[in-house]
This record gives sequence, C-alpha cells and structure tokens, in this order.
Amino acid sequence: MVDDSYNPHEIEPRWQALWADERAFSVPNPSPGEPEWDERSTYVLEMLPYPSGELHMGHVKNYTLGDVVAHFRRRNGWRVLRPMGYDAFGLPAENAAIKEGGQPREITERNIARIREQMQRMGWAIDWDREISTHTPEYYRWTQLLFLKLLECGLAYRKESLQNWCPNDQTVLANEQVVDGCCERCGAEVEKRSLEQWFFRITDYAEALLDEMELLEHWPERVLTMQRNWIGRSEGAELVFRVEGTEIDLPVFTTRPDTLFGATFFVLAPEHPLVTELVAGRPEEEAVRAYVKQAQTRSTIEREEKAKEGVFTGRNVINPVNGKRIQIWVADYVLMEYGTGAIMAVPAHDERDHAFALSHGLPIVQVIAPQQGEVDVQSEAYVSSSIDDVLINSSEFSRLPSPEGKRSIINWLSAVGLGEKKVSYRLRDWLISRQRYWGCPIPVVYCEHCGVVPVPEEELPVLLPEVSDFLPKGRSPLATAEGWLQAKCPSCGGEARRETDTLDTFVDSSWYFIRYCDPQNTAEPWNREIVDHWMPVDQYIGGIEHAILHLMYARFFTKALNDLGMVGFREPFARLFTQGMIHHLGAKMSKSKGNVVMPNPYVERYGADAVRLNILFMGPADQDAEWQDNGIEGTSRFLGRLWRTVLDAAEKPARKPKAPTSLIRKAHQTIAKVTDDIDRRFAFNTPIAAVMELVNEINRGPDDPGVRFAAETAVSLIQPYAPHIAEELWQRLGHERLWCEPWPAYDESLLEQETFELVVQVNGKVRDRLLASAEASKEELVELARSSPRVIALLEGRELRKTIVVPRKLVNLVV
RNA sequence: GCCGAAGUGGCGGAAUUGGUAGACGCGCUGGACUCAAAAUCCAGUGGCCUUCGGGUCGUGUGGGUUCGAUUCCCACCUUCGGCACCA
Repeated sequence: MVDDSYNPHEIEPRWQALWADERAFSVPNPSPGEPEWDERSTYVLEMLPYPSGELHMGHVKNYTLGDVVAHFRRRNGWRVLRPMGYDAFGLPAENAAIKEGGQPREITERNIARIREQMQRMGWAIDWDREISTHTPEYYRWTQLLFLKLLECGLAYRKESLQNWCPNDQTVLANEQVVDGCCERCGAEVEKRSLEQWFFRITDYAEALLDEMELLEHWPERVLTMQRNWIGRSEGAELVFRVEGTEIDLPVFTTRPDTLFGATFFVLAPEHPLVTELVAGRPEEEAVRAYVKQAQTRSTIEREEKAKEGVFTGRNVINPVNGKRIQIWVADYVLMEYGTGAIMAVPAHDERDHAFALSHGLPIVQVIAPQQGEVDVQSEAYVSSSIDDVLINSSEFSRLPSPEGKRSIINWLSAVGLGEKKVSYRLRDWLISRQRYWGCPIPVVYCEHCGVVPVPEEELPVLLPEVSDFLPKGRSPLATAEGWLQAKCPSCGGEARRETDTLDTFVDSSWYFIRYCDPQNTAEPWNREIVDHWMPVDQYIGGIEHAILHLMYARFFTKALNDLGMVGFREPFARLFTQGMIHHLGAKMSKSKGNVVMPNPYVERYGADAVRLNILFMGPADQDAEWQDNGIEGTSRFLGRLWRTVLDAAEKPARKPKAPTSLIRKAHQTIAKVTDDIDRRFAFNTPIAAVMELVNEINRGPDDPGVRFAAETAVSLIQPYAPHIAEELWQRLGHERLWCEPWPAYDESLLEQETFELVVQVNGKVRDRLLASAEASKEELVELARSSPRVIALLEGRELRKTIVVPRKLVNLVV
C-alpha cells in the first residue's frame, strides 16, 4: 500500500511551483479605458520588511494576515493588488559591512534573495511581478525626485538647530526616533548638537493630520490617540513682554492667558538667541554664560531628572496687562524647541514654575480660585482649570469665570497689539538628513556662488557611489568619495560639492505603496490614473510599533503629494489593522535578547501551512502573543486529521442529499461564522476553531449523507489559512484550483438546527436542559419546561410570578 | 501625573445584541491498537461537597441595575501600552 499520509514537504513545493508558473496572484494593470477598470478592485497591503536576511515570526503573522484577507477578497470576486518589496536602505547592512567587510549593497542583496526565498516557501499569494526594493536606483531615483518636488514648494528646507545626536550611530535622529532620551535603534543616550540639517515641514500639516483623521474610519482608536498625543495640539495665546528699558519684545506662548496677573517672573531657555544680548556687559553676564554652557552639556535625561536650576539675568520685563516689572531668569526647564523658548512663569498655577519659585525665593500670587473651598498656593500649585474656577487679584478681570477670563484677556491684549490667540504643537519638523552611507543620496549640490542648488530632474538619479570605509566619524562616509563629491553647479556651471548626507529611510517607505501601483514606470514615479485607481490602500496591516513614525510620515507625504496634484487622495491607508507583537520567553523578540523565533525550523518540520495556521490560531491578531512550541503540534495534528477526514469523505458519493442533514446545517453555520469573522469582525483565530469543530463533527457522524459536502466546505474555508493542503485536498475531491473558486455561500434557512437544547432556569439558575423543536412556540416551550420533573419539584408549593422566554434559547421561571 | 487597553481553568484563548461560562487547541488522566514504541483513535478533565441523583462556589476586588451580568453602571486593585519640564 502506498503511504498516503499528510506530507507537507511534498505538496507545498509542488503547489508553490504551480502558482509561480501560472503567475496565479499577479494582477496586471489594465490599460486606461479598458472595461476591467470598472471591476471591483481592492488593494491589500502589509508593511514591507527590512531585509535582515531571516524571516521572523512577526513577519509570518503580518503576511499571513494579509494573505487571509487577500485570498478571502479574491474569492469574493475582487481583483486584489497584493505586492511585496524591501525597505532595503538602513543601518544594519552598513554596520554589518563595518564589522564583517563587504559592501552594504552586496550584503543587502544577498539578504533580499534569502528573505524572498523564505517568503515564497511560506506560500503567500503575492504579485511578485511588482516587487520593488528601495535601495535600487530605479526606486530611489524617484525618492530623489519627490524630495526635489518638496524642495520646490518649500516643504523641504535646511536650518541650523539643536538636534538629537546619537553618539553610537554617529548620526542625527528625528524626534520620533528618540525614546526616553535614548536612540530608538541602539539605545545610546542621545545628545544635543547644533547642526545645519535638512527638514520636511511636517508641522505645516499638523492641522490636516488631525482633522483628516475623519477619513480614517477603520483605524484603531489607540493609533489615532498616539498620533494625537504626538502632534500635541494646544490652544492658547501668544503674548508679548517688553524688556524693561529696551525696545526688545519677548513673545511667550501660554495656554493659560487667564493667569497673566499671576506671572511673577519670566524664564528664557538657555539656548534662547537673546540671552547673550540681554546680559552683555552686565554684572550677571559671567554667571549666565557659565550656566548656559553647563546646560548645553547636559543630556535630555539629566535635564529632566535634576531639580530646577537657573540664574537671574539682572533684567526685567513688563507684564503687558498691569505694567508690573518681573525678573527674567534663564533656566533649562524651558525648552527652546517648544513655543517661543520663553515663558511667563505663574508659580501659583503651574507645578514647574512653583518648584522654581520655591527654590529661588520668587513670589507666588494666586489669581485663580475654585468656586468653593480654599487652596493654599504657597505650598502647592493649583493647576486645575475647571470651568467653575474664577479669576481673582486680576483687576477688572476679577470674578470672571476662567474660560471667559481667557477670552477677555486675549481680546484686551489684541486690542492693544500685545497678544493674540495662538495654537501650538508639540510636533516638530521632520529631520531627514543622516550622516550615514547606506541611504538615498540627497540630490542637491553646494555651489560657492549659487549656494544650495537642486540637481536637475533629468540628471537623476544621483547614484550612491561605492566607498571603502563606512566607519562613522560624525560626517557621512560619502564625504570620502572624492570623484563623486565634485560636481558642476547646474546653475552657473562652476565648481560645486555634492550633499554628503543621505535621507532618513523613513522617506523611502513614505511612498512605496504608491510605487507598487506602477512599479516598472521609467518615465515618471507613477501614472496618476493607475494610482488613483488602486489607492488608497483598502486594508493596511502592520505592527503597532509603527503607530507614529511610519504611519504619520506616510500620511504627511500623501497630503503633500495631493497638494502638489500628483495624487487624487488625501490619506494613503483607508483601513488599518495593527497586529500585536510576538513575544518569546516573556519578552519582545530581539536580537540582543537572543529570543528571536524564526519560522524556518518549524517549516522544515511541520510545513508552511501548519506555521501559518498556528500563528493565527494563537489568539486575537491585534494582541501580543507568546510563541510556544507545543502550539504548533496541535495545529499540525489538526491538518493531519483534516487530511484523513477529507480523504475518507472523498470515497463517499458526490451527490448531495435532498433533505438537509445535521452535518449540512453545521457546514452552513460554519460558512456563516467564518465569513462574518474574517469580513466584519477581523477575527482570525475563531474561524480556525470553527473549521476544527466542523471536522470533529464530520468524524462524529461519518455516515451522515452530508459528509462530502461538509468536507468540501471545511477545505474551502481553510484555504486562506492553509492554501497548500487545501488545494491538494480540493483536487483529490475531484475539483481543481480552489484559489479561483468562489467563496462558499450559506443558506440562511439552514443556520439553525431542527432541534435545540432548551435551558430551563428557575429564578435565573439553570435547573434542566431539554431537547426542543426549533419551531416550538413560546407557549409550547413553557409547557415543556414545566413538564420537567426537576422543575415540578422546585415549583411545588410556590407561586409562579413571572415567565421569561427567549426563543431558541431558554425559559426562566420566577417564583 | 494624564490618556488608552486588558484581567476568564494548569496554559493559549471562546462566549458577536444582557440569555447554557470555559467553544477550539495545548497539557494532563484512563483506555484501544502494538511484542513494544511512535502515530492514531475513544473517554474524561474549573474548584469544593456528594448518598453519584445532584448540590454549591466560580470570569481581578467591592458594590449596583436586572428574572438573568464575563457582557451594562459606580468605586478600587493589578498588568501592559502611549504621552510627559510641551508652558
């Protein structure tokens, strides 16, 4: 007898080869005007991987989720765009080149080849004809072009400012890449350095990034909340304080203009440009300079941990509302990056100002009082801004409720030209320069005569030259590429130097989803008609760790491109699903902890279908989950059971019984459950359980005439999860090509069994369970319940007060 | 400190609209098959009590609403995530 047991190692490569041969999942773009444009089409996308060379379980979860959605939609009659590519620039390859030698490009391309092979071994239904990689000149040529477009409209600019510097990676970092004062990538404590760098003016889009969240109906609320927090919009006012005895005006931002009468001192950030001028030639000059110098050497973490320090400048400002003079201090609890780098300090109503006032003996004046009760602002700041609070000690504004006080004071100040309403954001412009090699060259040159000159579009791409030394030295390794460095100024033809910094890799991934729509276009980054057809992405799937960084940058890019007329939509991702992370040994998987789980050994042992099934069976996909080795034993065992059950059923006659059997009803219920879970609920673990139940049911009643239909249903429903075994079994059931087969439909009338277990409660407690007909009327159910001997015993001698009947479920008798 | 999510058997989890708590899977126990093992199949599996009929407790804790609460309301505890010297 031939061994016909389930052997994934035989069937999986066979089907994968067939899919590749037939380009089963390729979806070409129709030519404009073709009728196919009218067909239902959808774009399912997962975040593209960084090609580290080895697929890990996080990727498996991500792409299997996308696979289930894509298969499901295709079988429901949609043309599904489902591409794949590589976010191939970035530090790991460069660091590997430093450590082990070789070129980052070679290392990256070797890794891409490996990860591609592993992805294909997982059997994901991807349109491989659209594959892209961000490190290729064919791609980054257009990244450069987009940079030039943003430069042209003023959204890209250079400025000198205080920046986050990672001493380990020897490069600047965007604000978003600093976590708890440390480098998000390597964990080194971030320093502040003043440097001239390239930025994208994302702050211009702060309002749009908030307002247009309306277009993101299907985004998880927590992602939106994180982005809202990050953007940090606050409403308030900008007020102007005049430095006493000068013409110098110092604006401040405050969210509490109603506390203006309580401003008892004034504070400048150490980096504030006017500090030097204010103290020049004064007795305090030396002390202030010393303090500023000391503050600069402190890391963000140190600044936050220590007690509030500062120095008096010897200068005063005039409070615009009452003409009072108050002292100007310099203290590093005021940040240059936020607001105007200067504050009016109201110690009675701000904790930080309060702490500072206490340690430096500055006055504390209460100007806000709760409607009821007393507060002692000398011992503790009263920071509440309840709408019931009223202003006190505020001249003609006293007694006004707080919100009205805010309005009145702003109105008064704007009437005299000393203040106005203002909205401030926590969001900073996106720092995009990196002093590293393995990234997209920034296409500008520096000319002695003409300054910063963009490289003309027709000269793109500015190719990344090969260099031999990648060791970070605080400037880009590109500065050592002598021949490459020199260029002609496109404007005057004179000597020019190329920009040696490269772009943050988040720039590369801020538009890749558009390029997928038209990946081979060599004339332009994309054809707008094609892009507008596919975009926005209907379902985007990726890790929650990108809630702010990638997702906000991509949103910004899309809005900017829309304003430039290059795309016809405002948001890139209509729906977003964020998967939870896979943990192992109680912690996030990470190389440094050595707890990264790779799918490969499991694929070799159990096959890709078992791995795919297991990763989604572990629990709700949006939650974190712990990888456990014995789980896959279970799913693999299930596939073996499915295999035997279906092969047995394949022996049974193919004709369908006339009357619906219990197994046929069960099959219809399972179709309804799986369809609803995938489509509406976005639940991916419970459909697997439902199919398992169906298979168990088949094994319990192998003589039911509906067995073959039930088996076919099980195979068809499990196909998005385990496509190889499903194809194989489908074929053995006498069909072909399940992946093109329509998704099974269910018959509404078969969703209920003919009989059900009636739960009989007395006073809300379950006392009996009886078999009842699904058609029984309420009265019949009550009668049935009351006929139960156990119920009769309980009701004896008691008065029935109330009867509750839930059709097809229960009867509750209240006595 | 502020905002958000979550707490259910030995474990991962299910219960979708307030209606049988623990589906499905793992693990464990017993049995079948086998010379034996693996694989597979069958049965059992929340705690306590039990005269083996059943009783009783049970979804983080304490209250409340309801005939009935894992589900709704209030307070609290714990864990995780985000933000945090942002004026």
